[in-house]
Amino acid sequence: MPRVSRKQADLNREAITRAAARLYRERGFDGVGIPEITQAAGLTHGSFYGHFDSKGALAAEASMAAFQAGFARWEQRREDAASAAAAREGFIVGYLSRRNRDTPGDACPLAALAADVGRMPPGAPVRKAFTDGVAVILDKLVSVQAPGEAGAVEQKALTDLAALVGALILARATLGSELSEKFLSGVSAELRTLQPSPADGRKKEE
Amino acid sequence: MPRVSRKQADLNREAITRAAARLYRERGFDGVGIPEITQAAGLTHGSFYGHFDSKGALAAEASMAAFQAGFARWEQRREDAASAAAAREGFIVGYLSRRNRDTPGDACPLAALAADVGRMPPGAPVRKAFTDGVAVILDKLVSVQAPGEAGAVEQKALTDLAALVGALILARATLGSELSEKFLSGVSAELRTLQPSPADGRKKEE
DNA sequence: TGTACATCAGTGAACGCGCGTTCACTGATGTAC
DNA sequence: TGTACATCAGTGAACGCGCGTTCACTGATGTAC
Repeated sequence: MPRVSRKQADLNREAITRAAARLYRERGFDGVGIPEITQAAGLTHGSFYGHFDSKGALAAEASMAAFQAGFARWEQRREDAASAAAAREGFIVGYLSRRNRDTPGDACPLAALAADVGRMPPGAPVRKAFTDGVAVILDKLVSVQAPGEAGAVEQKALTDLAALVGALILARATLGSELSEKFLSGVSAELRTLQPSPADGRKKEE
Repeated sequence: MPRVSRKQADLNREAITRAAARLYRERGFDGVGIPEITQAAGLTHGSFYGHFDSKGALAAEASMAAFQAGFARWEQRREDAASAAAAREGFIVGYLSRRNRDTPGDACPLAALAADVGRMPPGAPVRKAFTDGVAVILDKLVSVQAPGEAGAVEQKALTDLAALVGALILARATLGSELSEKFLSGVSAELRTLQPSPADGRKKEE
């Protein structure tokens, strides 16, 4: 049953990207091969090079897709939040949740893959995707910090991101130990304590 | 030239462990094979299974060796520091240095390999090595926090560790962009600002 | 609208490669006398 | 201390496997008339 409509071919390409975005986050760039990715997309491995130049090109596209999905969820959360501080708090709580820890395939590409990216050669396409993604996330985090001098605000956003990513990675590495829960709840509480939102204050007073 | 003295055999085993500790941190557990590790130790791949049960067993031992080297450096730094706050500050500065970012083979196993460990099956031997290592590092970080209620102090130590590991990982992933330097200097400055050491105060007054 | 044919998305066999692991072999080491 | 021999650390060929990638082929799609 070869040759499929142009529309279906586009859907197939998207299915490969989506399957890769999930499987790479679950197993790492070296932990899953093209046969398995194309199979997860309902195709055979031979169709792969009709859609992508190489495994590296797919890694870059899949990473971008993962970032985009995260941005969309951020925007949704931001719209629903009553204030910047509440948005920051909601993001922290959602990020350091058991759900995020236990379903890496649907969670943050930074926690799942940044360490892999750090080992790639300087020119690897996936590096640009990650650097761009980090820049966008930092912008968003800057926009929800308490007001202050620009440098100080950026510093807090950098620290928020580092602590969130580090905590999720460490919670996954220590899964099965009580430490795992501590990284989620402890870092979540500490980050929120550093910049309490009005909602938080209200809750405490009740 | 087979059969080597018992003493030399022990040295060879140690050389394999040390080469693995460096190469795994540089390339990840999946990024380097037994042929390359044994060759880096001056042996051939065939000698490997005389020393270790499997690649997984080596990963666990190499990880423990990497942690031990880090603990020794910590103790040295702790002894040289005038106070707990100064020790914390020194650790943060050293951890978020360009040297640490650019020589992962000689740096923290958490920044290099915790994401890999997080993907391993629940019973993998390397998981225990990492959980134990994290527990020891947390103890050390707790011991240099400003005094306070036990839960609050642990929370700060967890956040210190998460932010340090996350920042180093993100600095490596964004290498080549200005963001990389920002993760090092921004997170380093922010963590030190949150708990200034007396030495810091003095510097500012000068 | 209907027909003829060129296009090309997907298939599956095949390639070279390096992996983790096994094993028969070698010969210096370490031990028993 | 010297000799004879069993032990065993290291060697290198070999295995089965899955990887990334290529390619001749198939037949439905899309187009030209």
